[in-house]
Amino acid sequence: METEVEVEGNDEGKFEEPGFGKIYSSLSSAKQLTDPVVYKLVRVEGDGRLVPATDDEVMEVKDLLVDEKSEVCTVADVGQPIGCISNDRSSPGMLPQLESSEGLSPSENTEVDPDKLNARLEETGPSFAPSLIQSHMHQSGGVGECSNAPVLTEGRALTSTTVTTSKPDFSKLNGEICLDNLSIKELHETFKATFGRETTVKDKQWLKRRIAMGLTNSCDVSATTFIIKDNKLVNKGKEDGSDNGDGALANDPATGTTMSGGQQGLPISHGSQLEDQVVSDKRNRNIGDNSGSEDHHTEQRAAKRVRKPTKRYIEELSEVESKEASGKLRPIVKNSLLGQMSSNFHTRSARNVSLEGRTVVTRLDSLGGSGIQIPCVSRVRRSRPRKNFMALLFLGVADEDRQFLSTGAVGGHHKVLKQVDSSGDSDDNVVTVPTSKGGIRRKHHRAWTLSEVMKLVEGVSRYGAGRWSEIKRLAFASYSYRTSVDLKDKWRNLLKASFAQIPSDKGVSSLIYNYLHHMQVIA
DNA sequence: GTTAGGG
DNA sequence: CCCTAAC
Repeated sequence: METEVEVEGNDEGKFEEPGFGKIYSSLSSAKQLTDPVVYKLVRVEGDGRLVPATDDEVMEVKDLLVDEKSEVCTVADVGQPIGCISNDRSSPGMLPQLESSEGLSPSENTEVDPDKLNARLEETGPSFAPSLIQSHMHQSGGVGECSNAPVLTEGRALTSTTVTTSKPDFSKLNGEICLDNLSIKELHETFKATFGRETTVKDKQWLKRRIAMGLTNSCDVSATTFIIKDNKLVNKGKEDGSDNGDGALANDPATGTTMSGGQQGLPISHGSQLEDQVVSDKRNRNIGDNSGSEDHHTEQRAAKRVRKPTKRYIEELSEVESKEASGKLRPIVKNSLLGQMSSNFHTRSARNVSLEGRTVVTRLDSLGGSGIQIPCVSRVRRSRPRKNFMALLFLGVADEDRQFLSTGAVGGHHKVLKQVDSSGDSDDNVVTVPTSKGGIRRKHHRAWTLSEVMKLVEGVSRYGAGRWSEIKRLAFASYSYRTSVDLKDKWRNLLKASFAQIPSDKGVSSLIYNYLHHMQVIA
């Protein structure tokens, strides 16, 4: 079976704008999760010609597709491979207006719906600052650096093309590995051992991150020291102080009760909770032999038992990502924290509490690393979680992910990745009931979700309180059921709640207060 | 059409 | 959320 994610021109075979071509996919035939997805990527020259992207470019874009909730769009910079990255962690306040360089809405232009790509990298730090995108791309995928990277040339499975080493060789990984101390060459070897293929990327940071992700099979790149024993990751150190900054979490993941002040830029993963599960999966795949390894799995699982992400968690995460991904990029804001805050929220735990006599499921999310935890009401889950991070990282999307994808186009090409699941937040079937006065009123209240609140707060911080229609239009475009009045009302309630019980360290109000204060939307 | 504020 | 006055 072959699944292709192709990058091609439009019907005329040309793009109007130079840059990376659109990403199309024909995810029509992948039957199994293991089916590889082949990406074909072209770069669009200034004259509209399509030039095959170098392997590293391709890989970079692929990574962006999978890792980042990114969008690759055409940009008017001749011959320059640039990813237009809509990264909700760094975009607000960090990315300038890249969004509408071609009059094509990125969401239309690039139908890779990254929202449902649960697994993603925590790409924090400067590498995705706008001015650095280019260098980042060049650095890691510069033209002329291409080699035999085993990716996508002829639309064949990448495992069967020019790969020189098709299987990871974990035997080369043994003992303690401190990525920080490795040279580029050693990193390359480690990379090869981890992923079974070579790379020419010379970006140490990139390599370290990639390897870290590969080893943990998560997007957790916080660790750079790993201990490999018998082809298994038995331990990973957390010694990388430079990345973590001062961000030592005072938060006990098991209780999720503590708050910490500053973990901005902390490249934590959402996937850490998945780690246990996916590591096993990865071993299965990478060792290439499923037999006889079950025992190790269970051992390992017992050694480090991590709670699997709740359905609630997954749903919320994907929702936030989807909404924020569709949001506009914000111009520079006063504090760079904003962007990171709104984007970096991590679930610490979930627990049930009784609030105002009503039981709600609170996810004690650390909002944007502010450590502020906000409760939110449980809802039904609307999408299935993505199971395996690494499968996506290098194999692309397959199987169950296809439920999020539609192959809407005719012919074999120009099919676009699209979110099929239109239920959930985008369902506008608001039940209304006629009122006595002849008017109508909505029948059901719709609980505000964490992500909605965050979006509202961010909208206020961006456009200012009172500009509700603006916020509605720009930040809540996809929330058809939220009117500007709703936003206003919610904001009023938030303020009321936040001041109801000023910083007393107890109660939800202080949490809201702290959050709003942190977002600099209240004094 | 929006916004602010009371219900 | 609704309603309405006041932009």
